[in-house]
Amino acid sequence: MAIAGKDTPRERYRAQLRAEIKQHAWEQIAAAGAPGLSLNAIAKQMGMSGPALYRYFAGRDELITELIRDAYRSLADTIRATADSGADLAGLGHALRAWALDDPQRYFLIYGTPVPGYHAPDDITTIASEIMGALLDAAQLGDTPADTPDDSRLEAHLAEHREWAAGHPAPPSAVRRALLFWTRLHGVLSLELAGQFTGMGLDPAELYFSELRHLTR
Amino acid sequence: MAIAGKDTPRERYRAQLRAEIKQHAWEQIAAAGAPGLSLNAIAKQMGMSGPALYRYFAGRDELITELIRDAYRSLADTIRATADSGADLAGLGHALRAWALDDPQRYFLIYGTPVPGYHAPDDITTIASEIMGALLDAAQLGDTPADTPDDSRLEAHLAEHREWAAGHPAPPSAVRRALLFWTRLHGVLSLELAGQFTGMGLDPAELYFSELRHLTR
DNA sequence: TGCGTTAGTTAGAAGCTATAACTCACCGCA
DNA sequence: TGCGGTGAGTTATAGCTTCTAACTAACGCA
Repeated sequence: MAIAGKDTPRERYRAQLRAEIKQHAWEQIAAAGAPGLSLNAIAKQMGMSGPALYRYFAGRDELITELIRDAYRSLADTIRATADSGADLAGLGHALRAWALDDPQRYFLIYGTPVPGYHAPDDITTIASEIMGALLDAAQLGDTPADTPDDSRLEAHLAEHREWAAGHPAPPSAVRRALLFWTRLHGVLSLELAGQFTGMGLDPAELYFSELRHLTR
Repeated sequence: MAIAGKDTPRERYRAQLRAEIKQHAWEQIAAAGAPGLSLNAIAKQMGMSGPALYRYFAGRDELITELIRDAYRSLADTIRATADSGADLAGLGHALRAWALDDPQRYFLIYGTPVPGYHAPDDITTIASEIMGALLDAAQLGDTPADTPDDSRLEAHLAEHREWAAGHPAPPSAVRRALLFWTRLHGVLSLELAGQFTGMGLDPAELYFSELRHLTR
């Protein structure tokens, strides 16, 4: 019977083919972005014809959702592994940038333009808060940031609304630092990946590391 | 003959219909994002059938390019008008946020996930540098930012690579302030518009205005 | 009034997602 | 060893998309 078993040869074949489909999907997304993903083209690449893929994914949306989940998972693992290896916030910043540059479209799948109708499943927000947790851990360890002056209004707001931190014991100043880490690095990084700095002649890495220095000094 | 004339009734009708097409296109984009834009659906909405639109736009890409151009134009006009009314950097920050919230998909059309193959025409980068110019003007006027400590490495880099500023006489510190204004506010704003803060319970406006206070204090 | 330009039409090719119906091979089990 | 069920992959089809080609009709200018 093997109700939840995954050891039957069919299950293993199925899992392997699903992975192969996702592999081709990633290549298409890297080449032409998420809207350029075509189930038909993937099937043709794999030597099988069209509707066969619907045995493995309910449709284009489910495939993309799965890819988003994998992207979150990959980022969370990267951040967590970097943190576990003893890195501080600066190290996390470097890891984040390397991860993003490794596959810009994967970054945009997470933090890019959202599709208006789409709602992320619950487990994705779980992974997202796992990332936030790792950031909070690291933001708590460093010494207090010297360059960011007090902002009593923001810190009061953060002290009130911290249910999202899921009981994380970080003080408001660390919460603030983690949020700034997120928003400021995303600001530089997303503009760089979108190519908004090309033609301006300046090096996006300089901007990014300058922000990172401010956050971790 | 009226080689470049625009006063013939046909020309006026043509311009009006082009505007009407773009109007419907904006509604579709606001509802379902750029990938949800369909020439066919627009034609159906306007009571005419499919290929008629190709009299007015060479194709979907040209229509989207035109919309991007209009979005840049709209943002540049908003920024410039706000600056001309005597606003400082803080005022520009408020104007930017209001403009973005007015139509998030229009913001994403400019600063969102890029389509890998797409290359913006020259006049668009001209408008983009016009926006940057207005920012530089405002960044130059305020007093020196107290909260951003010196970053000699970044300022040296900015002093070297300033050909993009098109001969703008702003000193490196103002250039740096304008860049921070852009990247930091975009960081918060794009995450807010993408809905990344929903479910966290905190108010994105507090984050945005906190960053703005740091930039303009 | 007549002629040329242009708007809008239908038809059709090529691509896409997705469903339905069918065939065939494999796997477990008696 | 053979039989039956499960599931993989096929073709056909509907309906959507962009976009081209060919045709008609109307409009405006001389």
